[in-house]
Amino acid sequence: RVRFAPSPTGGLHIGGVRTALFNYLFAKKHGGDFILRIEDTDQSRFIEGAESYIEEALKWCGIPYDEGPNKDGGYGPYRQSERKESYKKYALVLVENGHAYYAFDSSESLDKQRIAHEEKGKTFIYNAHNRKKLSNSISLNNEEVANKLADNTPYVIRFKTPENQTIKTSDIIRGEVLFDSKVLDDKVLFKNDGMPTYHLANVVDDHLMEISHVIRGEEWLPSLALHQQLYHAFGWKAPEFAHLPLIMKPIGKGKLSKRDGETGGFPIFPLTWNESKGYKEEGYLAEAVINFLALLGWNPGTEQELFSLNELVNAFELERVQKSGARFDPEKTKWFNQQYLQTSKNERLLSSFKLDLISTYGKDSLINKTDAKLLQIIGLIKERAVFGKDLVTLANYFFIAPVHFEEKTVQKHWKQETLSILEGLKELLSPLLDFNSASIEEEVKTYISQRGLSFGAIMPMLRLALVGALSGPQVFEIMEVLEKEECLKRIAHIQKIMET
RNA sequence: GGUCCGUUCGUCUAGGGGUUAGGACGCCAGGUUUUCAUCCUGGUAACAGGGGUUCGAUUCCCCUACGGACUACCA
Repeated sequence: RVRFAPSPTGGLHIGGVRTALFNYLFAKKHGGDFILRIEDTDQSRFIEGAESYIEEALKWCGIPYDEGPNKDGGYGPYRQSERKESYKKYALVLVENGHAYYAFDSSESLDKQRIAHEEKGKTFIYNAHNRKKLSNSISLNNEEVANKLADNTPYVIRFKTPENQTIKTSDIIRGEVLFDSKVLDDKVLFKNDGMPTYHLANVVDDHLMEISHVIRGEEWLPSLALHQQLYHAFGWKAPEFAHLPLIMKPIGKGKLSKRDGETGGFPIFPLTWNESKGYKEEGYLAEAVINFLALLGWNPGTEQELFSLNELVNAFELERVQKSGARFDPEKTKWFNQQYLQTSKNERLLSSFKLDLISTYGKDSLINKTDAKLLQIIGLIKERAVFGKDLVTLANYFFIAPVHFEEKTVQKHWKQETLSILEGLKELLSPLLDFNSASIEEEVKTYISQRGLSFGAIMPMLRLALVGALSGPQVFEIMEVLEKEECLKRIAHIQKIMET
């Protein structure tokens, strides 16, 4: 049993998706369950819509959860705000068994302490060394504590970190990690607003939900010592831990942040979040995003690069997860998308192609364009596309006849005799009844050999007349799609332009 | 500052005491294609530095440098 436990403080970005993915892969590989838990213990940071965003993002990515909000598996509720009542009970258990204590210091007074220490070049930590000088149930006598509690003096509950102890932890990816309890502080477990902190809620819930493996970002590694001790203090068996390397900025220093998408011009969210365009909306295929993400910080040890989700499940091993951070590479994401676009069925691209056509060229652009014809167009241009949305641009000449022709191209290829060659071509094609690429090609070839021409004398200008540029798929294929009447019209048009 | 984690081509990475240090993206060149793109072939480019251990170190150990995370009544 593994869990993905985001807090709904904003859109789930690509780093979070990867954490979810690795949890999912690990669970499925071992026939386990993947649980979504919403960690909303900080009411002040709650963002409307963030939770449903997370659910929709996971859905789009194709990594469904087995248990979560609105999907009870017998361990609910799955929102920490709805489990609020139980946390205090557990905090008090620790107070009673001597592993935690009440602390009455205001955050303002502690801030002052921190600043004062900093000015002297020291670091203030709330630990065994300092706690006797502060206001808490260790420094005060029982009566004073009872009075403060009776007066409703605001308090927090802090973990009583053991003195002078080496805490041995272990991580599946990194092996044994040692911490000296001297440098640890007495973390707040229970806040004065009646909510637990991450540390308490996390440990309690992971235990109650019978989580077997905690797979999370490397930013949690420094907290591992605390968490380990918390399990110990409760007398619970701790799950196994794996801390994933962070995803770093494509350029510059530090970990990937939401800002980098804007400055780097690539999506950072799976789905659009506020102003920030998502992978989905930018035309990426979910399979491509997942494939790319899987290979960021993990590798199968083989030379395979393209993986379906099922193949990832089979190949995945936490032991093969990288230790160091991985720089995010938008270019490689594009390459993956291109790979997946090529293998995806034209039918699957049809509906968005149609919508794009309407918004780009207007409703009328679909007149006379049957689905069969649109699929034919997709088939012709797809191999040039990286994104589904590229199709509209690549297909422009199927919908709009070229009007202008680039001066340079014309100068290079337009010869004196071109005009008459095109005229002959028109005469040749107009009686043609079965206007398909094969028959057109046959006719044109015959025409060329009869008049003793070279391909170069005719093809570039024919292409230019039809496409408006020297690019695109096979000329004869284009002609078939355009149909006879339109082809003749376009040839006539370029003739007219060149005459003047 | 302190604590912890890390360091193989520009990037993602394989490898591991003796290798021509492999692959992918990118970039460059050639070929195929009447054009473009695709595709194919080839090229480019890396073991952070210094000490050990060893017959031999990129691989093991130590130090340094650099990078990263954490250091909240946020997660």
